[in-house]
Amino acid sequence: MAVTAPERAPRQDNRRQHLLDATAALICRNGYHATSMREIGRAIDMLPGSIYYHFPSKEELLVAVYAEGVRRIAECVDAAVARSTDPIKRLEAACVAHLEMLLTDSDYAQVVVRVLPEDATAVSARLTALRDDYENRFRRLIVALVPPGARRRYLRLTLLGALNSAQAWYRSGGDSPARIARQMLECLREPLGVEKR
Amino acid sequence: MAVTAPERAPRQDNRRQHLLDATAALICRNGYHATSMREIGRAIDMLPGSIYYHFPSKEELLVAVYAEGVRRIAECVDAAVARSTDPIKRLEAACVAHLEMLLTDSDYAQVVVRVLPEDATAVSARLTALRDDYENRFRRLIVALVPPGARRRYLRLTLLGALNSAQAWYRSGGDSPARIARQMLECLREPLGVEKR
Amino acid sequence: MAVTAPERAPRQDNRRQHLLDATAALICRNGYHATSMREIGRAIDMLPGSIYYHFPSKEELLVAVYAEGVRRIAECVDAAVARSTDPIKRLEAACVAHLEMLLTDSDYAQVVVRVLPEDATAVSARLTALRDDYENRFRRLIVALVPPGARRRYLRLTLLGALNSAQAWYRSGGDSPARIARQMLECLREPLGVEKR
Amino acid sequence: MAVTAPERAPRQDNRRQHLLDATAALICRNGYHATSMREIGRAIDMLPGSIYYHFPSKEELLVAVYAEGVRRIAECVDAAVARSTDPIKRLEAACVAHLEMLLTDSDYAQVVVRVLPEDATAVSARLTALRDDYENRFRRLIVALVPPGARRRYLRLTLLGALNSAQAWYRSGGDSPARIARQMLECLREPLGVEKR
DNA sequence: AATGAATGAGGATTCATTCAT
DNA sequence: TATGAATGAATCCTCATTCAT
Repeated sequence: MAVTAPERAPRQDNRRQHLLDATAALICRNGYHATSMREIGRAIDMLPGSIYYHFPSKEELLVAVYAEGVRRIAECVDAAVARSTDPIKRLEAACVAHLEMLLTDSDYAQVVVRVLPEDATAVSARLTALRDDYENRFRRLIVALVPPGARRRYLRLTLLGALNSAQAWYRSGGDSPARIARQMLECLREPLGVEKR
Repeated sequence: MAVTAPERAPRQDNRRQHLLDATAALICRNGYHATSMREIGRAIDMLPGSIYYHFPSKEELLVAVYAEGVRRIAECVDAAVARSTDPIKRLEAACVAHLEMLLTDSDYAQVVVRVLPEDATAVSARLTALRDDYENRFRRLIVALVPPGARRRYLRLTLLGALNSAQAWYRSGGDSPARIARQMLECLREPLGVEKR
Repeated sequence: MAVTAPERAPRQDNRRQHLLDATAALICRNGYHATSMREIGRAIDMLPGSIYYHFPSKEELLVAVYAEGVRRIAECVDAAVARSTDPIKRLEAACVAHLEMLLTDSDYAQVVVRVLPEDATAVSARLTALRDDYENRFRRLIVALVPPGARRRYLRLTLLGALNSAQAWYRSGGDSPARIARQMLECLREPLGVEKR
Repeated sequence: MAVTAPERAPRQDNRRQHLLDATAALICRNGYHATSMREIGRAIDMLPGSIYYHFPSKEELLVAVYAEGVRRIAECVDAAVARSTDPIKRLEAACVAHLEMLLTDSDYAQVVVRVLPEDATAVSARLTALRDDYENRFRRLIVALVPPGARRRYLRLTLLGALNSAQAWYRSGGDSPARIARQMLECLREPLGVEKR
């Protein structure tokens, strides 16, 4: 942590932050293609042309949101994981944090799962890289838990695929994200080498 | 095989089928919003306006493709399931058939997984109903295998979430869809109550 | 009245009549440009292309409806006029008949007033001729009533303009068409040379 | 005259005014439905899409033209009326001004009479309100002239109906708008309570 | 007497983007 | 740090019409 608090973000960053927030909200709700620059502008009372002062294209705006999404969910997962040294508790904490961000805490995180890199051809490689970077956390958490073998890969894919799919059917009022995460993990406890509780 | 092939398929059905095929191919590759009527028309040398002779709107065209996708994948899964009476074999067959359709055999099936019902507001309820109808097969297969309890629901969601997620990362040349399906199922064998092979 | 009932109209005429009726209804409600061939077809369960068996173009269809409109309103006005020999009674009868057709009795008649000849460039001259032919009745009725002079022309134009304008504001439930016609005529009674009743 | 002509009229107002002028001209000549955004754009060398920078829809564009039409004809009529205190002279001045605007001076005014509010469903109430507001002037002029009674209403409707109908048959070269207006008013002079001149 | 299938132009409108100010 | 004004292409869709069957 910095000893001296940095000077307050200049007004610009405020607008930029607004812009990113609105974009995240709209894309997470409607998807990338169904979100227009006009709509984003309208959401923050900025003319569509003005957005181009901040970002050179819609695709770059998406990259910024996507990167921020990865940053936020990663930060949250990292913090959760750090609270324990038990590999299984660490994985569980990761899953819970992941799903909480995905389902209730962060439009940004939701964008990361909802948008397919191919939705924005010109920047798809960068989106893929960002996502891979994030998902490597789960690779490492599983490596720490499961002995070598082909199974590791499928455990990760199954786990992440299952968790992310919750975005499509989750409705608030039912099971909490944390419970969903734990239930799904429970489904995989045996190959993960975890004793039944 | 018929001795005499009448071969007088009405021109209409041909064009309509072409139209559906092209739509399935484009939507499965690019998504609903990124696929335009122009593009669909271009793919089959039909003017965009002419498409409206066959379907009253882009959304209805999507419904037709989606319904055909459900029909095809369901038919294939049903046939696979019918070949056995052992509940676990039946589930495995379903997963394999599901993933083969999804990853290599059918643009139509891929549309069912790729398109979110909310992508087409006016018909989203119908898309949801179609999808639910299909997924009920898995509900029943799991019911036949797992004793009552909350776990059933999460097993189904985990399984389908995991399988469907393969669409995002599958590349031909790696593991086959059948192997992927079996590996994922294997990850869940314990809660499914299956003996290790 | 015919002594022998004529044989029933052949099926064709039935359809043709339906077509004209539907066209009259739609054009009188929505205007010529806002009425499409599709809509007309839909109203009588006939494909738009099939309309072209009966009429070579939308404009010719309009001419047919317009001519029928003139025929009907003229017939009705003529019959009303014939019932009296008193010039003022004859004019009054004409106005009442005109307005009853225009406001409540006939979609066809309404088309004659609602459609401007220039709405259908290719046939505008014919529409104008048809309308002039009809309006000449009023010319003659006024000639029979008012001594020569420029006034005759303006009396006719004022009278017809006033009567026809009722189409824009008439609502059933208020004054009857007959009363409206008589009231308007009353406004002109002095220059028409009529003694106050 | 100003010594220094700044002449820096903002480009915006020019274009917007052009747009309104062209729209008024086209709609007054061809009607609302027969006038396309393309055509309007072509008339002022503006792309059809660019029109939407100024107005959010064709219907709103119509409202703007219609409102300006009411404004102009009302202004003109008000000025004419203000020149006298004699009720009959005031009404005559109103009729003359009305018809001059309608027949020769203003495309905008012509739109007000030519377009039916129902032509633009979404805004028809606003068009009706605008027109009513204008026509109330005639109501008041007649109230000042004629003693109470049902006749007032029909006098107004007859007068306005007659005047407006001139739009359909007026051709330059014949009687002037002013003469037409006076002749029509003359037709109503007795019930208006005016002594024969 | 009509249909099925299409055409090609045009309908209103929205898109991401640009650029002088 | 934006805005005002526009562009040009594209959006979905509808138009009147055609014509083989």
